[in-house]
Formats: sequence, structure tokens, C-alpha cells
Amino acid sequence: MAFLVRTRYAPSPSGTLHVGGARTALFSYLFAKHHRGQFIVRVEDTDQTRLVSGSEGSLMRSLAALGILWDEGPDVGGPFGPYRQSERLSQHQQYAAQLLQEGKAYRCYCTPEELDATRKARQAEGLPPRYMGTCRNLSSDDPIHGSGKPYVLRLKVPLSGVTVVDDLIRGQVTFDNKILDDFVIMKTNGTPTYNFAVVIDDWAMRITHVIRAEEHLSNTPKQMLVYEALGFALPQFAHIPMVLAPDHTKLSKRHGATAVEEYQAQGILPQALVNYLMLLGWSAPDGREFMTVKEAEELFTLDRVQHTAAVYDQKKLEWMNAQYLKQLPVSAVRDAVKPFVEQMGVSWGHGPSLESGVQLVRERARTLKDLAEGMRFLWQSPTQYDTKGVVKHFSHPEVVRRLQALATMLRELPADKWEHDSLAAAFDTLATQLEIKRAELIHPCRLALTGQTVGPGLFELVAVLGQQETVTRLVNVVVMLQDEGHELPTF
RNA sequence: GACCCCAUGGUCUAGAGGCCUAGGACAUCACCCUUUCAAGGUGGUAACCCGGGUUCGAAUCCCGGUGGGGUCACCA
Repeated sequence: MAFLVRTRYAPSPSGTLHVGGARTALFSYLFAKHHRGQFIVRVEDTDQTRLVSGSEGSLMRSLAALGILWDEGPDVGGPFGPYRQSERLSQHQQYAAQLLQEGKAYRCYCTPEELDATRKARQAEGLPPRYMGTCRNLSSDDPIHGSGKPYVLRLKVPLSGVTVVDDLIRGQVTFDNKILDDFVIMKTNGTPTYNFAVVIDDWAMRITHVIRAEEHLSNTPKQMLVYEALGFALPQFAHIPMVLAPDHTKLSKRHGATAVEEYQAQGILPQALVNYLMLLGWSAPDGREFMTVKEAEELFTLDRVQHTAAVYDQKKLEWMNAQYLKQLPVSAVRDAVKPFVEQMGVSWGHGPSLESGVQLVRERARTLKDLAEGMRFLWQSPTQYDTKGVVKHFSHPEVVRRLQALATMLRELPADKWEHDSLAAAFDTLATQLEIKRAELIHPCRLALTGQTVGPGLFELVAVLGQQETVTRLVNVVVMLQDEGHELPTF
């Protein structure tokens, strides 16, 4: 192995993990692991004003939930720390001082108000809003230096020439230095700006491949100029396409759920989410769509990454989640759905097991929430009945007599016959006796037991519900239907 | 507006000059299965942005246009 690949994900702790961020982290991770390299998490918390407490932990938890595991990071440390940008401040300052001393950077005393004014004036004239270099040529003995006036440090950007970004997925991208202005590297408060700090951090952490979203492509020439000024060797760059909302704009809160946490709360399995995410802008060479992170590690290469932004599609995510719900071991689904069942406030300790419920309804659930909701009737007898269903299945004059007969028959069924095939046979027998179609027994029965017209096949449902509970619910409905003055509660 | 990136069905994509009558998946429609709803099965509708080149031949290469996205902060 020629050299060790090291990639990083560098979120700012100002919120939760966004699906776009998760996808960036995932690609970075997969690239590193494909090359048997290391993946690092660094927290970019330079701007303390944007800090959201708890954000760092939440970010890290979401990454871990998706199976994106870091070799080095703020929690586990590592040989190239610190892993929080704010903790590297002295180093940033030291390099800034060096650039100042070498004449590659200079102090700028312009106030934000002045800058803003010229920016607006230039924009009004239709000119690019750039810094004009007012303080670039201040002589070193200019009295302003000792005046105590606040200043920032700006990098002296070459007035001519070009900066070429060699991007691993886009090839060579050329930027004219003339369009770059002398950007700020150290703020008035003595902290570094992003474009300065990121260079020092990546270099100090021996990052070999900077893989990040395309929105950073335009920043890259600035950073390259910093690398050059500092005399640092350049890493490789790869800018991956963005993830867009269905309306083709940047994904934001107004598009509904965007955070990994929110998806989990909706009942999307992390396995499904990460699988869906890897398909956003990348495809496996053999075209397969179902993969674990581990499998993707073997398959992932940058040359198969799309150049176009991907539009995020909730429907496909849910479809994929449904596939996982169907294919995962029952025990895994049971563990995943448990909190959702508990959240419904249903006591599932008695009666059918969670496993049997999962097996019964997982075929028709798209999310864990659906699944939990679909299992509710197992532990909670219906308090309301589907309106249309009542009209359709409870209005026949014979229905009470039929349900009564059904209850009686089921009560007398030997316990060892309480399974799918025997139940089906029993229903057949009764239907023949009553000279009706089996369906005329099935539909009212389902409605009586679950309050709904949709759900699992009746015989497997009854088998799981159990004899006593089934009979009880049937009898209850019979009593309610018999009571002329009583209106059946519907929804 | 300037600069940069991009361009295959509604969406995710396959495609690296002839294998393309453009393949797969989601979504959608129809049918089948069926005790409902799903699931599953089968089939269908639906795309190479436009215009010029290059070439015997272009979805694939080049140029222009158009469209979309991104960046232009003492945010990251």
C-alpha cells in the first residue's frame, strides 16, 4: 500500500444531521474504507455564536446509527487531534502570524459598515461585490497599526494567473485569480475563518482526500491559495453532487423531515436510510440496489459517482424501508418496533407476542409506525368501527345471528384446532350451514375483531389473537348490535 | 449580475462511438392472485434539453444556446 487514505467529515455543530450531510459523510466513509483507510470526524465549531448545545452528540449518534463509524473524532480522540476546530485555535493563530510576517497576509482595518457600503455600491453598478484591497498596501509604519483599531487579516491573493482545482470527479476546474478578492483569514475576534481553518485542520490531520458537497467547489481555489501560502502539500479534492428537494431547491426544513433523527422517529430503519442514501448519486457496478454499508465499501469508487444533483424521493425511501421490514430477521424488527408500540400507550405484555404481531403485519407496513399501528388491535379491542365497514358488513338483518353462531362455534373449537387451516375449515362449515358465502362471515368478523376493513388475512389474524379474546370481541359486538338504542361508535 | 458545475422517463439511475427497437428501480396505470388491504406476479404509459459540427455511424466526442443547481460573508 503506497499510502494510507484518510478522509473526513467536518460538520458544524449547529443542528442535527441532515440527509445531505449524512450522504456526504457516507461517501467519504465508503471511499476511505474501500481503500482500507481511515475516516475521521472533525467538529467545526469555530463560530461559537452558531453553536447549538447537544448538536455534536446528536450528529455523532446519527452517524453511528447509520453505521458510519469513525476511526478518530472528538469523542474517541486520535493521534492527530484535537478534533474540535476551536481547540486548534493557537495553531491557527500561529500560522496566521507567520503569513503576516512573511507579507502574505495583511491587516485590514475596514469596518463591516464600510465594506457593506462598497459592496452594495458595486452591486448597484452591476459589478461583482468584492473587496477592493483598500488596506493591501498600507505601509508597515502607517500610524493606524498602533491605533488599537480592530482589524482582520486578509490573504494577499495574486492579482493575475489562474488556480486550477484538480477534482477527482469533475476533472480540472479553472478559476481566474482576478475574480478572487483578498478574503479574510482571521476575524476581528482573533478566530480563523472557515477557508483558513479548514486548510490547517485538514493538513494537520493528514487528510489525503477532501470529499465534500459541490457547494464547496467554489471555495476550493481560495483554500488552495492558503495551502500555497503556507507551503502545505495539497490533498486530493472530490466534490460530490448535492441532494435536492423534490422542488429542485436545496433541501430545508420546509420540505418536511430532513434530519436523520426525524426519519428514525417516523419509523424508517437506519439500514434502509443508509441504503437509500448510497443510491443517491452513486450506483453499484452490477446495478444492485440492496446493499449493506459493508458491501458498499467493497464496491464504492468515485468514478461511479454521478455529476448531477440528485432529487430526494421519499416514496422510494419508504419502499426500501418496507423491503427491510420484510426481509430482516423477526427479532430485529421486533426490537426496532418496540419503542413505537410503547409510544402508542398499548400494554402488549399480555396476549400475543410482539414477534407474532410482527410476522402478522410486517408484509403490509412501510414504516415502523405503520407496523406498530397495524398491530394495535392485538392488545387493544376496538373502541370504534370503520363507518363504511359498518354500513357494508353490519347492516344485513342476519348479521347478529351469524356473528352469534360464529362466536358459539369458535368457543367450542378445541384449543388444538386453533390454527389457520382448522379455522378456515370451521368457517367453511358454518358458511355452508348458514347457506352463505364464506366471505359474508369473514368481513363482519374482521370488522368485529379489529374495527377495520383492512388488515391481515383473517385466519392468521384470529390464530394470533387467540380463542378467548376472539370470542369475547365477537360477543361484545353482538351485544352492541342487539341493543336497539345503542349507536355503534364509528370513525 | 459575475464566476463555477451539471444536463437519459415524474424520481434514482445503466450507458464510457456501433451490443440501444435506450436497460433496471421507485412512482403511476391495467390485469392476475385473493377473505379486505397490502405484498407478490404479468403487462403498459413514460426519457437521451435544443442547434450545429466530428464520424461510415453519436445518448455517448467538440462548440454554441437554453435550462437547472451552486458560490460570491469577519457562516461553515
